[in-house]
Amino acid sequence: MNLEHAHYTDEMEQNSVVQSSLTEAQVKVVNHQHGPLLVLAGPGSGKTTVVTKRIAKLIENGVAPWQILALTFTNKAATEMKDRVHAQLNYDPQKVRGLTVATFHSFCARLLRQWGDRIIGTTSYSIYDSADQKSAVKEAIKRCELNTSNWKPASALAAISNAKNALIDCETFAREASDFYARNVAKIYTAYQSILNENDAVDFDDLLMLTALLLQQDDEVRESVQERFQYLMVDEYQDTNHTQFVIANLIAKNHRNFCVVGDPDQSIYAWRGADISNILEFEEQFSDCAVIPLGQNFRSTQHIVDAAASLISHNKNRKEKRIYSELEVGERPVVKTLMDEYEEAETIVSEATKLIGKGVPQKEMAVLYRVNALSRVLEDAFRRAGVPYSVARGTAFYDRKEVKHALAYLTLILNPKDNLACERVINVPTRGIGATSLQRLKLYAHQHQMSLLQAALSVCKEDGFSKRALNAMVEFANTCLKWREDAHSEDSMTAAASLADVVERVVRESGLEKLYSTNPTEEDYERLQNLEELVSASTEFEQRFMESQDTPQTPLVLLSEFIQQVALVSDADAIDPEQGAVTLMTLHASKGLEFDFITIAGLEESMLPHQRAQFDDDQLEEERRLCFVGMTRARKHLLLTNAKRRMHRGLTERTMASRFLSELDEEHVDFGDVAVINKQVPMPAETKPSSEIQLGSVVRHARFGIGKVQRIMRRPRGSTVTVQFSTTVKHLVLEYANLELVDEFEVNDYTPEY
DNA sequence: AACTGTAAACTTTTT
DNA sequence: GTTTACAGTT
Repeated sequence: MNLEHAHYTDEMEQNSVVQSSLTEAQVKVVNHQHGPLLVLAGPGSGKTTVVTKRIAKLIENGVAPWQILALTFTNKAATEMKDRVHAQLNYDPQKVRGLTVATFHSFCARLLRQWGDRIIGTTSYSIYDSADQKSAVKEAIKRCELNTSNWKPASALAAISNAKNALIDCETFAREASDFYARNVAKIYTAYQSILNENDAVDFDDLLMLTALLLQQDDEVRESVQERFQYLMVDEYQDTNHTQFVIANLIAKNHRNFCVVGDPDQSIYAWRGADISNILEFEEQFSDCAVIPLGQNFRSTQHIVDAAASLISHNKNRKEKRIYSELEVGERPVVKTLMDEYEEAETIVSEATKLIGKGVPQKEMAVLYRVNALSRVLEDAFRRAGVPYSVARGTAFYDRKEVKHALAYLTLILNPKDNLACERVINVPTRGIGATSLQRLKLYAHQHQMSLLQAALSVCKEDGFSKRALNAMVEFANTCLKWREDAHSEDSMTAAASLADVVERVVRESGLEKLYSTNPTEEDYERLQNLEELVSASTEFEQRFMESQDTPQTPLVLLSEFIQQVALVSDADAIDPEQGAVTLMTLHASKGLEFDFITIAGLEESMLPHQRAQFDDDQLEEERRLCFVGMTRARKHLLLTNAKRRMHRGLTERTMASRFLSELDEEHVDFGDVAVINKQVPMPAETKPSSEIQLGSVVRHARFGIGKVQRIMRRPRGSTVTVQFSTTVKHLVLEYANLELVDEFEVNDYTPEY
């Protein structure tokens, strides 16, 4: 497992060779060493080169490396930046000692490992992933005695996450909640926090929020952090949220050596709380700051840059900014319209094959899409054609059942109060502690204010447990505690020698290994291999961690770092160019990367722009930026595809070409034989088809297919229609039926599969 | 207590 | 089309 691999180093070298001499603007950035600095870096503007040169120069000018903090968005970006600073300094270990390059989240996690007792109450906290969050919020809703059908975990969680991203803790939220909805969310939020608290756990957003609060409230911590990090740099600043802004500001506000780098046109995370005003208002926040725009693109050929520029110019809410390329004119981006997703996938694979034949390496190719669901058909096509591919799904490995179980055991070693982890594995492999026993145990633990693991040791027959369950619980708890003791132990006879020892031991002694190795099915065998892979991942982690440390660490510290790192992997981190495979990933995951050949698939209305963003101007502009980001990943070849029909939730639906295609400047794009792409903006929000439905209209329903409207009952609210479908007649409520108006002639030229 | 099969809910995007 | 939740069976 390459969790944190150095990526694209050879392209980067290549890039810096091309750019052996810096432009005037780039030189300005490198030479700006003190005071606030805003770098507006367009795509492919050599941002990473410039930023790493700037850091290297700071160090060569006598700034101690440990005084520099650079914050990035993904682990991958952090690793790459660190490697390139190392390279700039000729890999002299003395010159990079203590240099901190990290993601916001991992930086905060580390800070809380040090100071967490002042705000969480412990430094050995668990980090809850989205599955853990979901079960915690479910429990919270239950505790609030709210109706679970009205209060969906996902929406409550979204509200809580938004609050945390805006640095609103549950007390503040409760104080400010005015309406019914907000008051209930406040209740859930408060209950959710106390659940996390009971488990000594934090979620992703807490890592940021608690760090911000800690820096605000605790003078000693703030001063120590301010003192240490005299130089701060934040990458992808357009995608930071308010809480991150507060953290950065608290660190930098005295010395003001604060450099931010970003591009408002590449802001694609507003949906998760990113606040674009952070970058737009930086100049006002720091009135004496230098602003340096980097507009020249050194990555892509001219047609690609110009086509992308023509697309982004359609955003109204935007600061005009010229981007241009002085590389060769190059090929025009190609648009291809295919019949369905299968033909689309085949076309993409055959274009890739063609380019492979021309000598373009597979690792220089990527296929981008809006939603993960699109990967399946593409994967099938690549597999059938025998073209190696890899899907950027960093978390996929750690989401596997067996891996999650092993990790839960390991988490329990670090944090015996983590009841969620305990609950996950107390009966895996099955040891006779069923649903009833577990319920009883939870009740007991709750009544006696103790953790599940503690409770498992103190319950007895009188509490209503069977002898079998009782024995199993005691054995389970003792095993967990023994692991913990041994990992702690200073005694070299019993102490685990390494992290991998601990992991291996847990896999063996938990019974997971036995579970999958006694007369294994094919699936069991695969699970066993995954467990082995986890052991080797821990070995690999250990080696890399030791290299970066001066002093040896105890297995427990290593384990803690390992589990923390696992919790914070992202999809983009899984991209491993060494494998020589075509990369498949979401548009979001492609941020910051570059490839010779890029395909963006599924350029259709309701796909890109996505359905849920279609009717909101701000969200629509974010979709356009997302498309812009995708296009500007390409160095030399860019293919844009759409399918005339696509399967969605098991039903084949007709699609419309994305409006973004019609926004591309024809001069720079090859529309091939489909030059007749609908140039008009399709289906503006006002003319939703359902508002035009009348007697005799032909409509499509997601489930029942195509039908004819026979009767309409117009009411101010809840108009009903009677529709004759091919097999049935249905009475539907207009507002909820989601009927799509179909032109009759379209029905004829289109033969649906149902 | 553990397993097996069927119904329903569902998908943006992620640290 | 896929995953999860729940009910029913041994």
